[in-house]
Amino acid sequence: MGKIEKNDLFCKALYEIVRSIPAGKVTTYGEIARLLGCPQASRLVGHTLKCVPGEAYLPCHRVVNAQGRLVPSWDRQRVLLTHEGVSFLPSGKVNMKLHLWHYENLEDVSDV
DNA sequence: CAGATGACCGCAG
DNA sequence: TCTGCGGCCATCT
Repeated sequence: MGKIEKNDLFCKALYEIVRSIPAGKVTTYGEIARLLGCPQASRLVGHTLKCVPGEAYLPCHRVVNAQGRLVPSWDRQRVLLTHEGVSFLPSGKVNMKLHLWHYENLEDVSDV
């Protein structure tokens, strides 16, 4: 069960940010944690996403660690990212240089 | 309360 | 590149 309900603020902001991640893009736990105002809560982000139900429509598969490494014990993540057009390095890591996305106000998203 | 664990981060060898 | 160490926060035992 998600006992993180206590940090619903954390969850809520986390939901909003993760939900704002466009397809083909990825972000890191630390970056999200920083946006939440807790640059050290990187672990909490991962711990929270783990607890997030699939019905939340949260593209948590677009969230990777700062090294561009994918989540262990979750091979499906690579498939999902690949399906969205995310490219990987020969090392099995995500090409952060191309897909590293950072939260914006999205006021004028005139891209694509 | 103390110790161990984890979808982490950065640095050093 | 891989491994080890310390640090951060929350949860579990």
